[in-house]
Parts: sequence; C-alpha cells; structure tokens
Amino acid sequence: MSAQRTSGRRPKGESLTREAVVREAVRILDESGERGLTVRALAERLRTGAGSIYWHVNNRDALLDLACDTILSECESGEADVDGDELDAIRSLALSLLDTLDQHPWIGLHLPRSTGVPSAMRLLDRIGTLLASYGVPADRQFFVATAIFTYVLGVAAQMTRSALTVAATHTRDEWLAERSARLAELDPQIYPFLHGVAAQLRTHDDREQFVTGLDLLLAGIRSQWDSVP
Amino acid sequence: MSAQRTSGRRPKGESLTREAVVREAVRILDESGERGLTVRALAERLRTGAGSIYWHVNNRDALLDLACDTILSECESGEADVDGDELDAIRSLALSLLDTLDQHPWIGLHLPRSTGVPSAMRLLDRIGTLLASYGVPADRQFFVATAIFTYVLGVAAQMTRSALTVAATHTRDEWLAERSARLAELDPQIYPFLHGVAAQLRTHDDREQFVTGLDLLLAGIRSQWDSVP
DNA sequence: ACCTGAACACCGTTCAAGT
DNA sequence: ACCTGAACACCGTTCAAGT
Repeated sequence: MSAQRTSGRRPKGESLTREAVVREAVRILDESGERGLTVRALAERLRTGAGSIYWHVNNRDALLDLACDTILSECESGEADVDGDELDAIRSLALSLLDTLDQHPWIGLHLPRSTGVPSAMRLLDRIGTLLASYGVPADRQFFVATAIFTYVLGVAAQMTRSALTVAATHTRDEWLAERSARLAELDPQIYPFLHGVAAQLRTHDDREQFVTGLDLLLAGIRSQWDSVP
Repeated sequence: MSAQRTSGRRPKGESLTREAVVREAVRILDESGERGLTVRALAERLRTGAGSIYWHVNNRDALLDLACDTILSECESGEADVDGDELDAIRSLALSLLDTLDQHPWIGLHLPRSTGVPSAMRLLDRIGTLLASYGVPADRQFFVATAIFTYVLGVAAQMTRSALTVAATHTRDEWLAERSARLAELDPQIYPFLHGVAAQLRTHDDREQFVTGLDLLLAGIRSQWDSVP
C-alpha cells in the first residue's frame, strides 16, 4: 500500500503542504526523538529534496515549534467536564497534558527552549483564567499559573529521559529494576537518602509521582487562599 | 597579559588537563550558550587541535555533564545555616541553587536531558534527607523531593529563555517592556488571561515568581504533614 | 602519555535554475 | 507557486602518525 519510504520522486501536481511536512516531522520525532529529525531525513521520507522543506517552513527550529503546536492543539480541545471547583479542573487539565507529553516525549525537552508555540500559551492562559475565577489574588495569578505550568513541563521533561532509556533497554520493568539497583549501589555515605529509597523505586510510577507534586501545589493554593464563590 | 585567544601552539611540557578543558568549556557556555560550545571552538581557545579534546573527555555530551557538575559542586558547598525547620533549609537551598542556575543558564536546559551529573543527585539527596527529617512519610519522600527539584530546574530553564533574549535585545527593562507589550497585543478573545495581566508583567521579577511557586509547594507540605520533632 | 592534523560522515541552509 | 540539486560552511568523532 504505502509507498512511504520508497525513493523516487513524488508525483507531480500532488504538491507538498506545510501540514504534511509537519505531520511527517511529528512521526520522525515520535520514532527517533529530536536528534532523529534532520532536514534531509524528513525530505527523503517525503520523497523530495532538502531544499523543498524550506519552502514550507522557515527553518528547523520553526519546524519543531510547529510540531509541538499541532500536538498541543489536540490536547487543548479534549477538555473534559469535571465536577469540583476550578482547582480540580486544573488538575484534570494537567493530567491530560501530561498524557500528551508522555506520548510525545520530545515536546517536554523542546518547549522550554522555545517561545513560539501558541497552543502552549493558550494552555497557560486557561490555567490563569481558572485560578482567577477560583479566587487567587490578581497580583499572584500569573506567578501561580506559571508555577503549575512549569511543574508539568519539568516532570514531562524528566519522564522523557526515562522514556528514551527504556527504549534503549528492553522493557519498562527491566529498566525500573536496573535503576533501582543502580541507586542501591550508591555510596550510602554520599547519598544516604537515595541509597535508602532505592528499594521502593522498583515500582515507581511516573504518573503517581507527578500527581504527588501537583497535589502539593494545589494544596498550597487551597491553604493560602480560600475559594471565593 | 593573557595570550588566551592568540593562535599558535601551546608550549610543550605544559600539558592540558581535564579540568582545564572543562573550565574553558564553562567559559564558552557562559559567553555563548550551548550552541556556542563546539569541539573546534574549544580546541582553538586551548590552542590545540580538536582531537586533543577527546583524549581528556569521552565526547561532547560528557563535556556538558562535566561542566554542569563542576558548577553545581560549587553551589553544594556554599550551604548556609538557616534558622527555622527543615523546610526553611530546603527553601534556602533552592534559592541558592536558582542563583547558580541563573548565572549559568545553559545548565537548566541541559540537566533534564542528562543522567550523569553526580552533584545534581547529591542535591536531590540533600532535599530528600531534609524532608525525611521534617517528617514526610517514607513512601512520599522521593516523590516530594523530585517535585521540588523538578520545579527548581523547570523555572531555571524558563529563566534561561529570557536570559538569552535579554542578551539579544538591550537591557532587561527594555525586554520586560517589550514582552509586556507583546502580551497586551494578544487577542483578548483567545488569551483573556494573558492579555489582562500584561500590564503587571512590566515589573516582573523572576526570583519573586520562583519564590511564589516554591512557597506553594512548601505550604502544601506543611498543610499535609505536620512536623515531627 | 599526550597531542596533531587530516579524513569521514554527517549537519542546516541557501540559491540559481528549472517546471 | 513550488521544487530540484548542488554547493557552502559548518558539525562531532576517529585514528594513524608523531613526540
């Protein structure tokens, strides 16, 4: 069916679009990470020359921005209704964002380096709006919104690291066991804490870890500002 | 005095050391960011050939790890005494860590991609130890420690972005004004929140922003677990 | 033990020339 | 308007050969 990777030129008339370029870039990023995305590799998979890419996209960085933006846009639309207050809504927004970032690990590493991703700003905006209506004082809303957003991105970036190493080793369980073993090997003199907790990290769940920190932030908000209905 | 950048070979007998290589790498990173650090540029400043670098360091990634590690090691040693409980100690540790990351903005962007930075692990260990002695339950200590550490790195990475843009524009005030203006220009239909807060961001202070989120995390910890003395 | 310098296999980006 | 393909100016890394 798909003549995707066969070389030979693409049929005439059927011209490339910016969307098609970005879509294929996302596929490469999912398969082989940021390092796998080279202009030449992308061009080859689109059965065209490297130069063509630059007709549709300014440069490689812009391409990464666009790739992030398309994925995050999908995440935006799927906002479920929540019963509970605004902080519960933020919680569920953050969780679905984490799921998205988990499926496309390259986003968490690229977003901190970039400014040009509108959908990321819209997500930040959404969090800020929710905080405002919850009752966080006006002069704190932006700081708190950014803190939450930063936390989500930070955890996502960290998860990426494991995702890449898992891919390199065999299964996720194997990787967890190996990491736990490596921590246990640490000199308890220098790493008393990490050496000690090594055992429980055999069953470490990224999502559970994420929720712990997120709920601390939300608990902090609740303890500092009561809801204004 | 310094014949630093003059070309010509380095005197014999005076052989390069791994420390000297890393020290010069840090200088380049401080001056021109991660992209500025190329093996060739580094070799030239050390008045040697590109190949020599690989005698002292495995590869470019290892060099970045080492650069991060030397800087974070310095941060580690300068731990001030604090009056207050363990959470106050964490707070001051986080603040001094942020200062370090602020002076070397490339660290915040590289650390999430890396695993091989011992001093970063020691800092995480320190946070965990403090949480344990504060009284966070054993099965939460690691998650909470990671949440705090992730938050610090995340904010640092974000600050880096502004640091780089500030360097590109003129002064910090100009940059703040410009960013505030850009936010004000946003379509209030799509970005109701960000459009609204644009004005107060003219005096936005990274450190104040950082403290806001950090204190929320700490308040969350206090509200969930009372200190066990 | 430590360095040299050339070579290899790549990059992103540009641009005249084509259709 | 959209694409081609060669060229430019770089990369990181390796490695025989030197001292």
